[in-house]
Amino acid sequence: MKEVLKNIDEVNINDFQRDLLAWFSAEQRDLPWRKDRDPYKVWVSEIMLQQTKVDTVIPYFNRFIEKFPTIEALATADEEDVLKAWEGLGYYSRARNLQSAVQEVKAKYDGKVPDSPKEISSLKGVGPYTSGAILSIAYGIPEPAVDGNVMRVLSRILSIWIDIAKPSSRKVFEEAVRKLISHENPSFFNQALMELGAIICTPTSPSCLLCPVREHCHGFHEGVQAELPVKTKKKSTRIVKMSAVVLFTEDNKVVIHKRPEEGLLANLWEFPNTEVVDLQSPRKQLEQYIEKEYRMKVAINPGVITTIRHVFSHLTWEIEVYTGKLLHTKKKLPRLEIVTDEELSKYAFPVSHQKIWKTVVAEKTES
DNA sequence: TATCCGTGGCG
DNA sequence: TCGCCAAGGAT
Repeated sequence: MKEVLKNIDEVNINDFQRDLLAWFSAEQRDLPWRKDRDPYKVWVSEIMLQQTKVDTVIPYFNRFIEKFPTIEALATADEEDVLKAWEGLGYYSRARNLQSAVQEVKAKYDGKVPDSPKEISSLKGVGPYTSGAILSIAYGIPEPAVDGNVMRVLSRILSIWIDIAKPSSRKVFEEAVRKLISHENPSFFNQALMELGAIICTPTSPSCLLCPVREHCHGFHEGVQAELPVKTKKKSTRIVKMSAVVLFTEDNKVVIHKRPEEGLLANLWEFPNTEVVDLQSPRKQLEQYIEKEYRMKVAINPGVITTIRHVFSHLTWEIEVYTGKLLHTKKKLPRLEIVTDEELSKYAFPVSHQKIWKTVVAEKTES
């Protein structure tokens, strides 16, 4: 720890803070979660921003806050509605953990977001980064908030050559932030490091000539800014072949299924589908799967409508899409619904299944 | 520690 | 087309 941070003692901390904060005060983007310091809104924004770009989050944040303006509103909402508001944003456990944590805040902390590291870190979905972000931004408490931006920026400024892909690296950067952070304005300091990483000190080809803290940057002075940070690559993803079918009833309703409570796309809705094992007759395999699992008699039309690729961070689905008819079903099973196309809009679907529906609708209107 | 967990954009 | 990348957390 001492050796990797050897350059930190050469940084003029007062000047560094001054230059960084002056830049952020002048250049910070006008973002919807920066309009006030409501801890709830800061919290929502930080959860949404996990592994997600600012431009993607903005419309989701605005809609979410409009629909669930307060802790009370989110705590008492239906999970279905929360997931619908999250639809398309990804990492859906974030939404369920957030609502669960908000309910805990309502019950345990009288509806006030706690302001101690220990209490706030114990909330579902709140890890070291989010904890520090909320404490510093909403409460002005000088805690580090180390995300990918901060690790990249500080690895360059301090010329730190450890692998930022390793979980153990984060504590090195937390240690650095604890030494560098402004106690007068920890909120702006943390946000400024992230803003710098997002706008100037970008992953490839950083704009050093525009950088407000270039003068303090060891990586720049050594000419190695483009080689930092050190980040090992992750393994490539595996491909899984899937088949899916949009089943219509006589009166033009469709069959949908709610995914399991845990795992991939948990609690989202989908069209009946299964992994293709029988490469010779995937259609028959899908029919048999549906008859067995859903207790339905179905007739799947021959011929694949389209093939949809759904790329996740750790695997890829290749989905062959069919249409078909629901011939008979005995009784209503849990997590299974037969709905009109209008009612479909109330249910949250993963992006791939939204595409399935759009393609099938386009196909139908043609004929 | 390594893997799981989404999605869209970009070079 | 493809790999990489983004304000991470849970297990």
